[in-house]
Amino acid sequence: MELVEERPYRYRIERRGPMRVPGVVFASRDLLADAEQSLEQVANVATLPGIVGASYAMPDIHWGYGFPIGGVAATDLDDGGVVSPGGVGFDISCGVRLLAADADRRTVEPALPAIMDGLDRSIPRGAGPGGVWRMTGPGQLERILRGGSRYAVDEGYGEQRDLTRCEDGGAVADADVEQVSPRARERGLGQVGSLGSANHFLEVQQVAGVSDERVAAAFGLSVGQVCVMIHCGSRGLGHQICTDHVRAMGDAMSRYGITVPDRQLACTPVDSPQGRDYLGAMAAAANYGRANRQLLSHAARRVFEKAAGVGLSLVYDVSHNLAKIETHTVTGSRRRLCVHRKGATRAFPPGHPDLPEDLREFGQPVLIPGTMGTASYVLAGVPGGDAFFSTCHGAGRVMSRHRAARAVTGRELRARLEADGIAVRPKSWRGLAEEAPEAYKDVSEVVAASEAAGLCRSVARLVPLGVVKG
DNA sequence: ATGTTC
Repeated sequence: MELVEERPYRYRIERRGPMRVPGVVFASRDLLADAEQSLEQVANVATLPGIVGASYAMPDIHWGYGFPIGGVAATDLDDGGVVSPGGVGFDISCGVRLLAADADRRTVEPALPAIMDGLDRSIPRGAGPGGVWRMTGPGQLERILRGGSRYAVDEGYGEQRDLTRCEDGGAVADADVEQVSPRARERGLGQVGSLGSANHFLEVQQVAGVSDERVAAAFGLSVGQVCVMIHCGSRGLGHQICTDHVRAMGDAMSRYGITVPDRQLACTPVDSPQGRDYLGAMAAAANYGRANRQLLSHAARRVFEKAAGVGLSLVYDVSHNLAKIETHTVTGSRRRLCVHRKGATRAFPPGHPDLPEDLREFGQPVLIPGTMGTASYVLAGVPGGDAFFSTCHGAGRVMSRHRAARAVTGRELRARLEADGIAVRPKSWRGLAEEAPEAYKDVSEVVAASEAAGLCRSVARLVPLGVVKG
């Protein structure tokens, strides 16, 4: 795949064959070392009906289902633009939430073992069922699917302020519960308030460094401060919704005269029954994901309160796997677009009307979960942000799960992390080994490339004190 | 990511 360097950290894949737009990849040559297959996916996405601007990829691009992970594609609703479940991925509304403690590391440190043991007991995780919330009636799941974090807060699992600091105020309005199949509901029923497995985690962190004092202060972050980061998604429910709707769209696509170079790019117009059905189901999964993170926050708050008398306030909650209907200026005119972000984080610029009032002048907080045992980052949206105001979402794997598990045992890894002063509470040794830091790219390189490409600005760097994993 | 292959 030939890349034309337009400027440092910005490469173009020229239009050819059925591509409707070029590809644009924000990265360094180093980060693209093994990206051949995923660059092919960037080119494939450029063929989608109604795509505007370019098929974009973030510095943490890697191979995904149909779309690359780290892909951003926007389609024009008024020009036959399509929606594709592959542009969101299986873990619909996977995202990150950051809570800031009203205490610094020195204050919290004596209570840290008790906090970690408390989290170990109260954070459900790993594959399969289990969640902090036991459903009390048949209508409760539907209320979660419609109300997201808002419903969890209304039921007493949080505070009103949590909602103003959550993307979309805690709930997407247009969830269509009817489009969530019985099987998806069944899978989701017993998993509300659970981390899941693989790269999902809950970490106790401390702010190790601040690169923008003014913005960090506005976000409520200062050096030494203790934080809790939660990275999880919509579990089996989102996975089942993706499966169901990829199938439905694959069957219907030919009726709209759409052909795609990869069947995993199944799509139909946003303004079609299948497109509307998917977006309605996807919104329900988005709300499930937010409620999931809200309930885990509540569980973490109880542990911190009991073990250390420390409170946690929400900095922000943002998803990196979602398609959203947004209005953007494209070649001078305002257009309604369906913006797919798959392993890419929305990063609204300072002054954007959808940001919480008290953060508006600083840009949207962007939360980047790092690899276990390494750093995580807080970034902010910048003016003129390319790729429809999007940036990276994390590190990205370089080693298969199998290879990682052969390279190190879970017990060895825990010993190594604990020697570095990081407490580890795994549910499975195998799962821990698969998440070894050496199996991932260096997240700091990804963040540096994103900033250098003009997609965001760096605000703070966080390092783990304790890791809770599936 | 995922009751890790309907």
